[in-house]
Amino acid sequence: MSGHPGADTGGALPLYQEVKRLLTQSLADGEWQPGVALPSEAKLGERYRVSIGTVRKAIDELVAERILVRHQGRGTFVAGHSARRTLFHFFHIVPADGGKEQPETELLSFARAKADADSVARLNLAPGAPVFRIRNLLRLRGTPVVLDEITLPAERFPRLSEKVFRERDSTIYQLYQERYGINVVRSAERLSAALADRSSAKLLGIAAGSPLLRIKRTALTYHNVPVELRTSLVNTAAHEYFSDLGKN
Amino acid sequence: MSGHPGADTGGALPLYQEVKRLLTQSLADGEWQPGVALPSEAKLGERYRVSIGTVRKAIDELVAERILVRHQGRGTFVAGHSARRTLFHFFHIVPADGGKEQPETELLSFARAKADADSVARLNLAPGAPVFRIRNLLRLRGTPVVLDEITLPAERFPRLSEKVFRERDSTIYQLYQERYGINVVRSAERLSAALADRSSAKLLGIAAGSPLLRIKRTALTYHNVPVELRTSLVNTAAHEYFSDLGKN
DNA sequence: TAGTGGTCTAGACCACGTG
DNA sequence: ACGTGGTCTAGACCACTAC
Repeated sequence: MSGHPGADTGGALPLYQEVKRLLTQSLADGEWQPGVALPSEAKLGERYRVSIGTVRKAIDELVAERILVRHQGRGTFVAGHSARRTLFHFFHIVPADGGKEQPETELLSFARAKADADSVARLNLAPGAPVFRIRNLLRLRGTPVVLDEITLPAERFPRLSEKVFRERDSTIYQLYQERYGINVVRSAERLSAALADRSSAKLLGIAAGSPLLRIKRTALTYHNVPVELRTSLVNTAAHEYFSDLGKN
Repeated sequence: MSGHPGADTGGALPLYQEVKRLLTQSLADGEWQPGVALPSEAKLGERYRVSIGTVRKAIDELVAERILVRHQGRGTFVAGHSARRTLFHFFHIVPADGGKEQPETELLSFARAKADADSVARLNLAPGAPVFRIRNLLRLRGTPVVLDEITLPAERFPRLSEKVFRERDSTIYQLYQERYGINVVRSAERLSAALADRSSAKLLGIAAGSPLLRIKRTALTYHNVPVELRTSLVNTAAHEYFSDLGKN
């Protein structure tokens, strides 16, 4: 044997996949917090007893999934939730003509409730598990455009209160991250069309019966664990949902 | 100098990016047709005078963009438009409960027209350029669900006729590919909500004023050149738009 | 058996960021 | 000057496919 290229294939999984798994596990365990640098590639190679090339291939995939960010000359960092990141990767509503803008959020209501059947299924909860139900109104350039209803499993958000939620000085995902150590890394969305009921119409400043875009989002953390449900109603009279993502 | 690692950096662009560009150009020029194998990585390395590793890195990106497909032991192939590929990568409507199904297409109308302002802008056409305007009704399990209006630049589809379009025995993107050598490699979509007008409602078998999901798609070929516009109206009473894509 | 892509290693040099 | 990631090369062996 010359190095040990191709050694130990009995494990079935490619080495770099195993390294990726170990890295993801350390991330999920909070060993490296968002915003801080991981050990250098050389160090990681020593730690896992693999060559730098193998570490790089593992990191390549985590970078492609936007879980890590590389900065030449500085290091490799855990992706954190800046306002910018939320805007670019999780907020898909844009003016029909112009470019992206930061929305302003107004808290409408905050309540405890029991999970309904849909929440139970999508959040892997026990029937009747306690959840938080939060409603927000989002404005773009002062105009109300989006009505959000957020469902959170109470178990994962201990001592969350309306006061905490209202007085946060950051985005919602930053709150999850900083206060609960929950890092939302991707989301899955399903869209449909609906008609505005009276109360939604009033909040959005439109006529009841107007067409609305309904977005059902599941937000996921490491290992694709769901941590938040969100149903958005969007007035698309002057805005659109942008299914960007480079790749089809 | 030992090999020529890092040689010739005057060109500013990384070597593998240059190789990627050359590969994409050959694809756009039709040197390799969809479905056929490219030369082996070793051959490509000789052709471009780079190491196999550099070729692999270029191909890696084209594979990530779903432009090429690798098959271990067989070779690297140009992605072609099977019915399956269209279904998985370009058709995003799924039953609210179940999994993906192949839609059946019914041609409603086929006409020549002059490009409107929107088409001119999105297809980079000259004002008043001739286009084809095609309308289709798509059914899922026999139920009409989607109403499509397709706009094609006539220049790129010479001698296209209703007969050709109607008598194709494949998907629409396969027709573009086989008859016109146009390979749609990705699409960009913008979604909004609308109300069904009388004629749409009739075709979809719903009441006028029902909410519909409107999808405006631009289909692109190599080098991000737009080749087709498509506006879809979707009855989302029992179906949803799935914004999949793995990565957020 | 031969050829292809897939994995893994090792090491050189470049470009960038910080002190 | 030093450490980091970025690029590029070279070569070994594995896994799969076709003949």
